[in-house]
Amino acid sequence: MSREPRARRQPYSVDVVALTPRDNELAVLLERRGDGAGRDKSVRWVIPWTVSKSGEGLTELSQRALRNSTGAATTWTTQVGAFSDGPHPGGSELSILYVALVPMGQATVSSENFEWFRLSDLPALTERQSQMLQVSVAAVRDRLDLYPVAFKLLPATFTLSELQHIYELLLGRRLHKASFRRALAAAALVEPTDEWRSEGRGRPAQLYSLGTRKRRRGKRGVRFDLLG
Amino acid sequence: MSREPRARRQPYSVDVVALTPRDNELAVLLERRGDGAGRDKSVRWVIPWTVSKSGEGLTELSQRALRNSTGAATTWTTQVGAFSDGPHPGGSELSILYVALVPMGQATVSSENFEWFRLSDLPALTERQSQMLQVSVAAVRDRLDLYPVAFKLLPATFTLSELQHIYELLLGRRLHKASFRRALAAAALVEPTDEWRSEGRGRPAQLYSLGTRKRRRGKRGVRFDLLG
DNA sequence: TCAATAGTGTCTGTTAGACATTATGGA
DNA sequence: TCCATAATGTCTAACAGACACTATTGA
Repeated sequence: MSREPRARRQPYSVDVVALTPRDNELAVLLERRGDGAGRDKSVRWVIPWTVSKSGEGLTELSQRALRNSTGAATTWTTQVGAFSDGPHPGGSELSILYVALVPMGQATVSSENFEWFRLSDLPALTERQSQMLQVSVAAVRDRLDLYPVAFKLLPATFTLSELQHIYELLLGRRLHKASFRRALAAAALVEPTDEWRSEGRGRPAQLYSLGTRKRRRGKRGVRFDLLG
Repeated sequence: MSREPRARRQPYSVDVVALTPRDNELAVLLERRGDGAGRDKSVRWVIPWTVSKSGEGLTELSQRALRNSTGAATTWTTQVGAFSDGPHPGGSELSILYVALVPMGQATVSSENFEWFRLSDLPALTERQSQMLQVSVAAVRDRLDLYPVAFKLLPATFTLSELQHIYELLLGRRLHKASFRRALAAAALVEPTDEWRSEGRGRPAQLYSLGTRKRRRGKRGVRFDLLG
């Protein structure tokens, strides 16, 4: 990399879409654009990113981007893909995109340059950034049944109603309470703790944690839940 | 595939894992390593790749890599991700990985430098290449219920038994014939043609094609088919 | 007490898997 | 004819969704 001339154009950047539950939907962490350098003055918010400095790996880069934007502790991240369409605020050709899931209630910001936006209330974004955000959310959604991503949006212990709300939020539809719990029990996914939480009126809810038991993929029939 | 001089470190390459069904399992297209320039002389096969020339997009790059390796017509490709661990045969820091699915019976090679290998009978690969291959296969497998990837491994018309074999190959387990067909019918995924095919003994099978009807995602309950 | 939420038991229609049966060709 | 494969009907156990009900707290 250092053999290349000091180009105006970075070869690639690592961009991080951080998501957290907020007001019954997802919220994304955006960075205020410092100057008016961009051609499109109306775009004032961008997806946080970093560029490689000295042989850092992609994972380290994504972690650094996260540390710079949320002050929060390490959160779960996974790579989404590489994007090249449209301009990037940092001038990079390629955006290597990571999505990070921040547990409910831990969505902080490191400075005033960062802010969380609900997906239904987004500021204007460039084409590439908008596409990256959309693909990030889809990636999380589509892995919902395969990977325990819903749990990454919750603290270590949670109530089953909270867990169901996360699933409903990600799936975009209501779920049946009894069925949801039966499926959870069948998969031995969660383990009860001996704590309860009382919130406002109503019976207190028992707190659960993600189970530690080895689960194996059920030998269930094939479903053709194709999109489109 | 005209390569940059080896001394120059490419910022990134586009690598393509082409997969096709072969002998009841998947096979991958590899390129013979031309010279003995690598440190590890035992590695003689690599995943085909290209490097950017003049502002080509990622998709175009992957298509070019494919055209260079299989002489075949355009096949279905999708991006898998970006990899940076370990050395790359072309010296690139980053590998942007695409997976291409080549229909059964169309797995040709463009020259003697390329060869198809069954996954159970692979030659030695570098760490990054081995990882990329593994992730590619997993990506196809994991999207099986969401995207019609199985059909990309078949010609335009096929028998239901062939389709089931592809699913079994990808899932790594046997499926129930009647259930498989019921699920297909329920999803209105395939449409019968008026052709039949007789192969060896036994009753001839009707040929089907992928249906054109709009399918929407069923409002089915949540499954927790978590891995590991 | 009422209101609100947690958690569970029961019923029913649907579906996955097992099994059996028919259909249709080749050896 | 026997054999192999396609295609389909029937039965049953499991499960998803609906509904009702109990449980437990705060107002």
